[in-house]
Amino acid sequence: MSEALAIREKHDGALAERSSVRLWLRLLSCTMAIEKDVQRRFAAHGTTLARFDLLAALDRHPDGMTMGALSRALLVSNGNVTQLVQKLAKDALVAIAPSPADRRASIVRLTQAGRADFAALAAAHHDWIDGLLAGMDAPAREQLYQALGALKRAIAKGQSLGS
Amino acid sequence: MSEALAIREKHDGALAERSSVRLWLRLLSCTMAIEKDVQRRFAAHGTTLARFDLLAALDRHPDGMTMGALSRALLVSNGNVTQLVQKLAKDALVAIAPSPADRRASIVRLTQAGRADFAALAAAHHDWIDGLLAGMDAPAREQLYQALGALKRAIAKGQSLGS
DNA sequence: AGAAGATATTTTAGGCCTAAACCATTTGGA
DNA sequence: TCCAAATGGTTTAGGCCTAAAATATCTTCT
Repeated sequence: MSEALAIREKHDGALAERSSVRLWLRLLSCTMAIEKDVQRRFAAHGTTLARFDLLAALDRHPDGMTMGALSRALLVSNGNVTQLVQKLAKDALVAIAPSPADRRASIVRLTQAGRADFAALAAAHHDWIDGLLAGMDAPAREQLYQALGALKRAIAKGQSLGS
Repeated sequence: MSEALAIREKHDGALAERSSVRLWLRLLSCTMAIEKDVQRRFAAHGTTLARFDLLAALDRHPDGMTMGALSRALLVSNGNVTQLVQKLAKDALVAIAPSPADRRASIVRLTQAGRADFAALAAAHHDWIDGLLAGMDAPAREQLYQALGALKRAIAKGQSLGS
């Protein structure tokens, strides 16, 4: 409860006049709504989105990844990867091996259990997202996808300029 | 560095086949990119997005808000509001008064300093968002806004069904 | 009035995340 | 060769956030 059913936009009132701010607030509220829902479902399975993301990255790299590669792939800090990997290793979902080439680096791989775990979660995750977006028909989804593509390009342009 | 310039989508490879998942990942990556940028800028001003959101809510309610009202307005947990408000109170940006009507409740208001602080931050925030979205022209922004409206409705429908 | 339930809030334990300081190893010159 | 800079990781301190338990105070029903 108290988890509002309707997706409300923060700052809905006063300051949302400028179109870019209004757009940003709507983007944020939609994303948060979906993300919280997904988080809740992962929690019900005893895991989290961050752990899932890490397993997903490893699943795509059967030869393993270094900590740094994980950090770059997941767009999170190095220290964060250290934390997550250590906990996943404790749960025996990933294995950490020293890199033969570089004694500073270690290579993280999925274990058998990790691979199985991920496969099950990935299937469920698909279904959750499909369910959440079921209210949009395919053309509407495609249109949003394209519009986000434009945003993505705009952001890249804006960021390269810095500020 | 290492903060990728191009906005990459997590899971870009394997599992992003289904259109709804692909859409979700793009939505998430765009939102995160903007949010991290905004967070960084707030940090440079010695504050955070969460604090700003709280001040913004209070700015729109000159008579003050209870903790519970803040929690609902910001879509965050009650305990989180407690934390934020206590820190903002320590910084003298908000004041906490007992509710005359209900001795359980307290009423949080902006102080003069809080109001001034917020006004300055809000102006800066506007400009940051405007800058970030400058790469999109007005029609493109409007189109994305509308497409997100469809998503918003779809989510609301989906959530009311539960799962 | 008195007890049972509903509300408003805080506390606790824990997960995610970051920046900055720090250590170890590798690399690229002078 | 040898050292300075770069690179790979971990640690530390701290901020955000949540769910669940605990408190205190209404409210409501009998």
